[in-house]
Amino acid sequence: MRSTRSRARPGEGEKLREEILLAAEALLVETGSDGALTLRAVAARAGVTTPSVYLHFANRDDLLEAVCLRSWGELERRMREHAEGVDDPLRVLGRCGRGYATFALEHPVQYRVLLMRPSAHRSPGARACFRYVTEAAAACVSAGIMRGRPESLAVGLWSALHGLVSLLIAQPEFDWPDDLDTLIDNVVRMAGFGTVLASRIPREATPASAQLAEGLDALTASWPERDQPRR
Amino acid sequence: MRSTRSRARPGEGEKLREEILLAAEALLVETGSDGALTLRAVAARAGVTTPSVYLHFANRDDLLEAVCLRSWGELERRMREHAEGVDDPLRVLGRCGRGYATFALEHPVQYRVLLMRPSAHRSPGARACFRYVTEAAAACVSAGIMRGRPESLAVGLWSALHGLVSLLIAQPEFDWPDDLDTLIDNVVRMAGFGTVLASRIPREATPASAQLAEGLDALTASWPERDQPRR
DNA sequence: GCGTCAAGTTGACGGTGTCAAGTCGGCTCT
DNA sequence: AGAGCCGACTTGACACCGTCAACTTGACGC
Repeated sequence: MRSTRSRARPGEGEKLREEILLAAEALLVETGSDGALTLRAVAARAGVTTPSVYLHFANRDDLLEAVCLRSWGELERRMREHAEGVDDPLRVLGRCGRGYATFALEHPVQYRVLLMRPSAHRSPGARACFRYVTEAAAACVSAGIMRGRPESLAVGLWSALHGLVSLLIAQPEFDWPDDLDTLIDNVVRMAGFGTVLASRIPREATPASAQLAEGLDALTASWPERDQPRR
Repeated sequence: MRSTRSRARPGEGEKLREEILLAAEALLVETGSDGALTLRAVAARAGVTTPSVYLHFANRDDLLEAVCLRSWGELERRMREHAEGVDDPLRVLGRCGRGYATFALEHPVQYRVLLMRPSAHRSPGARACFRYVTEAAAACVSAGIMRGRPESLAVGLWSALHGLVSLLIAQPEFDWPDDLDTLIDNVVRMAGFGTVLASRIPREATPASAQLAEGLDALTASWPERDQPRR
């Protein structure tokens, strides 16, 4: 197999690693499936023979993980961007949620791989993302809007968003509403408001529906007049 | 390959289908991974040669799906059981959520396969489950506790639960709290209360955190006295 | 110019899903 | 009772996969 690529010079072996990662990512995005990421296809695309991949990656799994791990950093950046300049801590969470969802839908393959590996929690990028959300939840607690351990609150928020985008990615043919942005918005609102409310209703007091509705009627009746941020 | 199994009599070919399904399910449960479900392993376990599987299943995917599809019915039964005898429509949803979560955690492999196939929404069992949740949401709307399309509300609730159990299944090594039941409970409460609250706060009125906190303080202060169902 | 050693290749192995063709054996019909 | 049919299953093969041990190549330092 006379390859197109010219052999790297001693000391520059790392170049191939980068080329393989690029080839693998392109393959992943083009096919939209991690099953198509065969070592042979990746190697061919990088202009190299199959076993050469083993010079830089322990096995196929290692390669797949390396490709996707890069996305964590971008996810965190996306969330920070979305929340930039927002003061209200609850709104910060809302913006993070929307950023999270749009990022996941733009990189469905990477997202799936990332969150399905049992090792995800060990990745520094993942920890950073989770810490960011936890801090945003902590800000809500500090502001008196939520109660409880920020980590627990963050897990709940993360769950809701992860569930939504997982379903959107895995079940594209489901009868989703036309307006995905509104759907995402609804779930973000549900998760945010739900965390606020659930963390404030004592566990022992589970108000019955009628009572809850009655109280919320009184509570929400006055809001449209008092707060119209015209979002 | 002289097999242990004796050849079925004409007209009884369907027997093998059942034996293959049983063997496949056992293999799935024992190994805890759908990757271990190779045609050769399944066939050997059923006491038959590999290509015989093709007499009853189009391919490996088809077999895997057939094995897991059976779980939908059990999931629906589980939710109905949990909600049995409960009147308050919001509590019905809460019970459903807990049933859903425990079922998923008890059948992690099947759950993963079921919800990750793009064809899930076409399965009658899946549609029945979704309809059941939608009806429970519709009951909340009828009772005046929630507002909006029941389907949209159901999607939100489903998302939250699916996200939680997906993370629990896929990231077993994450630093989860010791008490999983409480975690599930928190997410169920978040989803339930969140759907109620978000569906009642008009989209144009997004109360700032301080205002929301103030209103909820007033609202929830009186609850512990008025409702103590000692759950 | 030449040996060295990293960088990359060759060729092979066992395992996988899948298929075309063959074989077996109980049932029916004469 | 024997012939023959046809459904149930097996045989044998193919292409592809991840992976590894052994081999070759070629740029650099001396």
